[in-house]
Amino acid sequence: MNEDTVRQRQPSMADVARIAGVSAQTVSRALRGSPNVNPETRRRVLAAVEQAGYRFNSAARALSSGRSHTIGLVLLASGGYYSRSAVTAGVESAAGAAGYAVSIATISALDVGLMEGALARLADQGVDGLVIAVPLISVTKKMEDITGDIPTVTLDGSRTAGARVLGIDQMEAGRIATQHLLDLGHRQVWHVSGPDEWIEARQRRQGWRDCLEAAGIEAPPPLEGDWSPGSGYRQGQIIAMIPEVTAVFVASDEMAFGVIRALRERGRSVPEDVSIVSVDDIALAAFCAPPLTAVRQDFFAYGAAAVTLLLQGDTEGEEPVSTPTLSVRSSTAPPRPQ
Amino acid sequence: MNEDTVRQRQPSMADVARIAGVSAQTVSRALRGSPNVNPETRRRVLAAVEQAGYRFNSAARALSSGRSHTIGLVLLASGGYYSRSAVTAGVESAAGAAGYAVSIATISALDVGLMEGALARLADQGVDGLVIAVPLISVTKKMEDITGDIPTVTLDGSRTAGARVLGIDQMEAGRIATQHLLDLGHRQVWHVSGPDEWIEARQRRQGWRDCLEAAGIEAPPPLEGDWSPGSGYRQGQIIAMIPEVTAVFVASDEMAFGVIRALRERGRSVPEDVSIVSVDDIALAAFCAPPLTAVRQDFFAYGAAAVTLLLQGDTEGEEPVSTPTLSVRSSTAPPRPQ
DNA sequence: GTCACCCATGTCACCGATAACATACCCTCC
DNA sequence: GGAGGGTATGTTATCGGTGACATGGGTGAC
Repeated sequence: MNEDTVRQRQPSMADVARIAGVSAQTVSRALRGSPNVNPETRRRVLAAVEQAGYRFNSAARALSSGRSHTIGLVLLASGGYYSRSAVTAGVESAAGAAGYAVSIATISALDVGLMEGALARLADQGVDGLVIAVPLISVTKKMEDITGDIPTVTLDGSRTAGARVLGIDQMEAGRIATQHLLDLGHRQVWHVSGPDEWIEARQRRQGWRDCLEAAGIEAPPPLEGDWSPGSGYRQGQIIAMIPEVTAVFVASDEMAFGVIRALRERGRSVPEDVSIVSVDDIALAAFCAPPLTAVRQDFFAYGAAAVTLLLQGDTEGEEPVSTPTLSVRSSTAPPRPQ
Repeated sequence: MNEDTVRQRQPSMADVARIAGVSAQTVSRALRGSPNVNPETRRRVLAAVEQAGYRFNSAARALSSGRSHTIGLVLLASGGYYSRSAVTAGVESAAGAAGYAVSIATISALDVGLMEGALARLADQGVDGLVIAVPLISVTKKMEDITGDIPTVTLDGSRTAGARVLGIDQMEAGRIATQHLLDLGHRQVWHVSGPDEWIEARQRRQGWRDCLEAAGIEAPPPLEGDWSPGSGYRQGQIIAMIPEVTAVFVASDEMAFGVIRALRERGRSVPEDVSIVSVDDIALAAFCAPPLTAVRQDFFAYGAAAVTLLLQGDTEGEEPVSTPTLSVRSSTAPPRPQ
């Protein structure tokens, strides 16, 4: 076995250059689509790439150019499977289209230390940008050091130094849901919110409150869940004990099913006794009993828009990416005539 | 503004070395935990790192060492939100613990071209290992070229050249579910499977078939869905027309809710007329009506195990990571006395 | 005709960590 | 006391692209 056979090294641009009879720099320009390359030369280079079985070395590019062409995505491991998956897919899709890779860092809970660790891990990888898809409770200096250095887009309304915030209008979702119930004739709308640490939850709650206020109704005290069906169930048990409740806006589908279950166990039927609207519109919403009326948001589009915002960098007009829409099903109805 | 102020360059190991009064190589050794470093020297180095605000440059390490300390994860964008999220979290957690980053590539459908693209993208990033969490329908030469070069673990039973396969026992899940129905006294068990391209789906179906065969029962023709609740609904409409059906094993929770909905619309109640078992045990399973009896699998553990297998490399004893367990709820009951 | 400029391409240093090798020192054992 | 071996550290070349600058031929304007 001679050394030619042993040779494990992957072909480099220099090898391609030799085959094509040009310099390595020209290969680099040809591959990056520089305008100043003779079409004929480009053709020869591409043929040589094919022939050599050349594969691009992104570490070398990152080292010499200082840009890794990688975007870091921070996710929360628990809760909101649906939206998380959709955001991830949207980010990856838009990033891939722009020639960027996506590196993820998952945190298991909303903890400052975990968040710092996740950001540090991504920063160590030299990501060119950050998409933060979890709410930042409190922002520490360490976190700001990182988001100050690296362009950052936050996906749920919280802010750090230097971070842009993508305008997802969660308030609008709350407004639409609440207005639907008012339109049906309900005189009061209760609310089961997400955890207070989530900006998302706060915004939906604010939308609900604004909508009631606009109608001249004083909002009842909101009940707080943690996005899980179990927490919805527990809040539902409380709601079931309050006879005057005829309509509830629940901040997520999963919690809504918990609420419905608790109501039914206590003999309150949905939607005859109590109407329920929620937010998310997961695939199951239409198939569980009763089919859920829910506000749908395009999380894939949010993920993609975050990347676009990150890569453009200059667009200041942060218009809403997509507007929430209501899927009306069978969990809402006019209140019983009194 | 003099050049000292302007200086944007991040501190490098050489800077740290200067501060600590050692060579860059010693800094490298100290940071990587080489045993041959004087504890006092290490302390000085760490202090210097702190003082300089040094951040590791992984591109440089990747270039010089040839290893990127990154694992590529291939995911399917559609279907199975829950298991996908859990696998991702498991992979990221185990990888992070071992000092590896995770880079994702999502494909929007089970398409050979998309799969090749995803693998190529990850290969271009120079990942040290691949975790493939989607079933490989057919394996092309291009795909084998990549998985031949890069250590690969496949998470659902399909195989490529050089790829290890993590032993998730999907057949066992099918067996447990079916056996539960037989134990309740059902004489026949029907099956709504996942798409045939998914090894996962095939294995669950095989487990179902084996279990029936062991009981001396001839399996009825399986109905095929696509994991979505809607497809379960359509198959459920067919099942509802077959009076003799008393028990159905559905390959996923989401499809199961579709089946249940269809049955109820046709006047067949669950579990009185028809018992339903499924696989996944998502959080909602316990809160929809009826609470679903389902086989639970620890996808987080699978994801973590895939990484361990990838990084160890030598462990040949591929024992099952965790065994599926049955969560018995209210969608199953003994058949009506005839 | 010549100056200016554009275009296609080449040359070379450099990014920052690490592998490979070299060195200096200390210890132990025959 | 010299050979042998281990430990802590330094020196140098290298990984593979790319930025900055250089080069040389072609074109248009005055």
